[in-house]
Amino acid sequence: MSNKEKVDFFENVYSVVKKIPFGKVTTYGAIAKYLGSSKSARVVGWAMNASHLNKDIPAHRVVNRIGLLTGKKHFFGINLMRQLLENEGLIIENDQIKDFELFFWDPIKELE
DNA sequence: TCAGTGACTGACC
DNA sequence: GGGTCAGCCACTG
Repeated sequence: MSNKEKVDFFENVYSVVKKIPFGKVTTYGAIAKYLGSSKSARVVGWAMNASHLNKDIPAHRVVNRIGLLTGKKHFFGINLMRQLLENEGLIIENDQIKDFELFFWDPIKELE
């Protein structure tokens, strides 16, 4: 079977996430769409889950489509994800990024 | 092999 | 305008 392709998908996710510039964020759906299947947003989330072991992945810069920090509970500290984002100049209000669109970084447009 | 689950999303009511 | 539902794909038991 072709495990390689699956791994490849994960690697693609990682490489995109790594390219998210400081102070910017993106969504699972945007990454999934950039990789060819916008339906695979959940798989992107799974990739983030697997990225736990990979500290080079700024998983805190990936949120759902409304800027909600749904993945914060997967961080060691509940406030860690928020703290990291605030450290990059973002404003977190009620576990949600304030003015999310202003900080939204679209790999489809930016990487094209 | 089958069924359940999830860091999602879009559509529908 | 918010709550719910159903697809979506990969992983696990």
